Amino acid sequence: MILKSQVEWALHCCAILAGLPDGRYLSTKALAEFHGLPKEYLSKALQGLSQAGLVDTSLGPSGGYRLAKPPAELTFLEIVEAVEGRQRTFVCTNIRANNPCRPKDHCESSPCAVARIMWEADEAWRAKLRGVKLSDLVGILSQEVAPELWKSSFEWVLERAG
Amino acid sequence: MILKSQVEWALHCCAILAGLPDGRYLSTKALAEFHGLPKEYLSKALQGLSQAGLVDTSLGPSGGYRLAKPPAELTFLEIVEAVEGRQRTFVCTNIRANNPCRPKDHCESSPCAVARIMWEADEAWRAKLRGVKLSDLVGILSQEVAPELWKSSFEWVLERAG
DNA sequence: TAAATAAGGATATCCTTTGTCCTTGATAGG
DNA sequence: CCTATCAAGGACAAAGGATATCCTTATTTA
Repeated sequence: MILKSQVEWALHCCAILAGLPDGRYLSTKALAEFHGLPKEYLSKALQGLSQAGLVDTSLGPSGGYRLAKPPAELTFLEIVEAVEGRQRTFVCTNIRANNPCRPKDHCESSPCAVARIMWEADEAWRAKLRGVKLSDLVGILSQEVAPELWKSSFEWVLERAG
Repeated sequence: MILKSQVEWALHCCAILAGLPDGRYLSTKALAEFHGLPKEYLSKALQGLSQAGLVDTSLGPSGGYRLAKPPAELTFLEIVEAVEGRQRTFVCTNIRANNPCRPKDHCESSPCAVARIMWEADEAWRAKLRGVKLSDLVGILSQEVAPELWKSSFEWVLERAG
């Protein structure tokens, strides 16, 4: 059970978009080049963000993506779910229904207890991601990334932002 | 990102084994029949439990599986990890290293901030599963399952336990 | 008008999951 | 001792998802 690599890509791309000046866009091409990723496939991840309404897009030369809301209002969970989907990690196939002792007309009162417990763990995972904002990530990165690299990366992006 | 169906199978099988009288074993065949599962493939899941030391096995006629320790000392996490593995759900491919602005000799101080956050969510998921014992599940089931079904299932198992 | 862009459909490849089949070695019961 | 049964595990196949790549279309900016 491993998350798509697109999740990693989307998070890093959002971190870059968070540093973009108001009103400017960054293209798939630039984001792919910056992260060393296949442009066409990264595009699918960005389309996921777009469909979820997390980013705005602009067509034509100087077009691309920008965040649809401030980084402080964008959670990790939103980004992860936009790319990975919202399905639970545990799927209950209700195998208790195959119990040979069970009467044919037997009707279940509630979801399987096993599933309920596994879904609580899923929810703990989601709650953790819901509590982290994109701005939190930017704050950490601004502390950890070497100042020269931080500055040169910012300039690299600005040169390509339409 | 979906857990293997074997995880569901293993949890249900452990719940059955928890009700087995001391010193008795239940075979793959019986567990597969009880849950309506493919015997050969369920066997792989049970082998995972065995390799993890969660169950004891016995060969020959009247052989099979039994729990290696009391249900109160067996956590959901142990069972899930025995089948699913212990790999984190988020794999960091360190794409920050592809930043074209980065000096060739640049050395990272710590794991990527994105990965650290995602791994904290993983840990929240694990912590939740670590807090649930197999005995908790048995307690819930004993309350929820209709008494007649509970009883007939218990007898069904006893008839086949070696 | 031309170049660049997002969106998205079609297709190919690889890997994991799911499932089946078979062999091997051990063991209980007759 | 013999035989049926069992766990363990290797080999293999089918199905589905992840990971790309390529192409077309509509839009927009320069």
